[in-house]
Amino acid sequence: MAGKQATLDAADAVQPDNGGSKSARTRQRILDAAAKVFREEGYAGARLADIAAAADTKAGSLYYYFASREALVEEVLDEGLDRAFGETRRRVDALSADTPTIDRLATAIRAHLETVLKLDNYTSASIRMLGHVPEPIRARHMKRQAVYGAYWRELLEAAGAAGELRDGLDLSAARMLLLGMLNWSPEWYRRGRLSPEEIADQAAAMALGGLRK
Amino acid sequence: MAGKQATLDAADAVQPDNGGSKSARTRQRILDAAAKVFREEGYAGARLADIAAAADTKAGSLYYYFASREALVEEVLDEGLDRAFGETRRRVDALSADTPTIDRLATAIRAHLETVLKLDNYTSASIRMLGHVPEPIRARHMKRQAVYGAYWRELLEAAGAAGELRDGLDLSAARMLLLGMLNWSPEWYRRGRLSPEEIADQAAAMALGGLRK
DNA sequence: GTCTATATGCGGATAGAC
DNA sequence: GTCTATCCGCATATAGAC
Repeated sequence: MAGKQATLDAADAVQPDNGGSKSARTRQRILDAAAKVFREEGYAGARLADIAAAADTKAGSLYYYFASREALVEEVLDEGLDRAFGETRRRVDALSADTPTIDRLATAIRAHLETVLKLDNYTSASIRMLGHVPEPIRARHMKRQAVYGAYWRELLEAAGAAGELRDGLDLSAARMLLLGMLNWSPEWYRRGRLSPEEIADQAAAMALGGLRK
Repeated sequence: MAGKQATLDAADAVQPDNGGSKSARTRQRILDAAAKVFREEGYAGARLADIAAAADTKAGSLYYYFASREALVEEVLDEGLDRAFGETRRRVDALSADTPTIDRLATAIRAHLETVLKLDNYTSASIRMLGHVPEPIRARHMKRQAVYGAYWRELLEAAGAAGELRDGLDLSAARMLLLGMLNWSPEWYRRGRLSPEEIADQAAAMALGGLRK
């Protein structure tokens, strides 16, 4: 269990089993393994044999569930985006309607970053892989991701319209710099001194301090 | 010249010719091409044939100058770090001795980010590749990079000691979040509306606003 | 020094047994 | 459904001509 090619442990299988059938569960197990290995090894470093081993099966067997390695990549990318977007929107929507726009922004920052830092394999893998994936896959995914980008743009514009942001701020640049601060975190964060929530607090304080009037 | 495999144009050959001998210049041309292709294609996506084409030679010829693909990778990583560190320190050192620590920090932020955004192929390639490179190469490079990390730590600690930073700021987290904001920029920046200097201004203003008391 | 031709190994994908 | 065996293409690396 401390082996180099450890299979998925409880912490990696966070999501529901996605339909009760055995087949659906196996498929899900493979997808979870792919997300884990892609997060750890990156797009090109992850071999099908690694993914199969992490899912406790063999490389040839993957093809019963997925048409190709690229199909696996695309599903992981999509799921990673959906999880980050889903969690962020869920927590923002849970705020009461009269929450100041700046506090909505703070909640979004915490939600996005905590999703990444809690080692959600799909989200981390998605962030790490996107820039290294073949162009057709990247182009397709960027289209989906644009919706999430627009969501952040709206958060910032709302705060701007409410007069809560600094003068001279370029909202497009600020948005990319802010998301960069969050998205780079898989490259350096390791479990340790600070919890995901504590890092998220630091990030929210830093970002808001930099953005607000 | 507008071909898919365009060779290096003037903008890519920024550095000195590094010794007058023809051999040294050829070697440099290959290294420049490698930096360019690694930046564009990422660690795994860059093939020796691509690098050779960009250097206007053939894959087999590279081995006259470099022992292996990995040797090429390591030189690009090292040079990228040296350029970012060199340029940042140079510009900070050029400040007068009585410059407030917070302004030294602002200068460092601008210098690092402008180096990346001006499409310095070595620095961008280094940033993009590091997380995707085989572990031995990565470990070796991280050791070298630790010196640059310490430099940033000192900048932040000096500002903290001078009482210029917010209370409750965790300097380690702040440093990684700040560098993430800068290092993610190769993933999204394209020449266009805002110049590197304008983006750097936005980043410096954002970061300082988030850090200072 | 630079080229072409080729050896080699690896990893994705497929076929077919069970 | 899952396995083993194998095909195949690709990219690094080497050999040797020029």
